[in-house]
Amino acid sequence: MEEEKSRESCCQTILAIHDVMDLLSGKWKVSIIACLCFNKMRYSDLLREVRGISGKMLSRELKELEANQLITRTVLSTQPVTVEYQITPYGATLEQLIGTMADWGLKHRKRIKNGGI
Amino acid sequence: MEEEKSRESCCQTILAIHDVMDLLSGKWKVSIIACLCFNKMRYSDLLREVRGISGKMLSRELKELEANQLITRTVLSTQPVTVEYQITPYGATLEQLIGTMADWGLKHRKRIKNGGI
DNA sequence: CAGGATCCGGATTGATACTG
DNA sequence: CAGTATCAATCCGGATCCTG
Repeated sequence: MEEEKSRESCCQTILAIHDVMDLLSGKWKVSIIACLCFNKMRYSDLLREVRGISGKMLSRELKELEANQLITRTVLSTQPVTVEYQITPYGATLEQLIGTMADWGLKHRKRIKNGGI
Repeated sequence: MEEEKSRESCCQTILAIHDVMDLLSGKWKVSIIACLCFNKMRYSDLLREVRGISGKMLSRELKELEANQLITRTVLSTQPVTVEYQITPYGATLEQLIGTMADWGLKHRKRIKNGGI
């Protein structure tokens, strides 16, 4: 019975995790969201902040994030046009997850520096 | 100054996140770890639990996880041989992260069911 | 400035068959 | 049972050029 409950919950967990991984799949999505959690940003800002990303990948991943309602895209009628990306309230609910990730990552970096022990 | 601090911390965050994503990259790694957080398991167990994964991918990702010291691999001298995978104490420190992920994923699933609003 | 279109090589992944 | 080998399909991501 206890055994069964554990197995049940394991399945659910795996499905849920798979959803998250699908949503955040791609080399850059989490970094982009993390960036936008700090501030709304323009395309060129992101291109600079998310080091290593190419223009093509940035637009592509932004588009997917927008489709999943995690960010919004606003065209500003400046000359020339600028586009501002902003995290949605829904996207902001990822902040805790990303924070946990960053924490673990920072500890992991230290561990690596200490010889991976 | 406040601005600068924020920018600084943003950079660090992104690097740390990138580390985590690298470590957990691949469609299945997080699911595998989540599984092993519940219980130690044999290869065939994992093949069943992590739905959709192929044998090739399972061995490959297990190998990488082992290389990163997140899990251990133990060959049992049964007939025929069985292999048991188990999470390491270090791997277990990912449990909170994975828990957060699973929580978010479950909420996301509900949201999707409700029409994605 | 923001991003679409195209091309292309390389990496990922799946299916299937095979091994100790 | 726990993998490995091989082939084929697909995806990823960079470079370059082009548009409004």
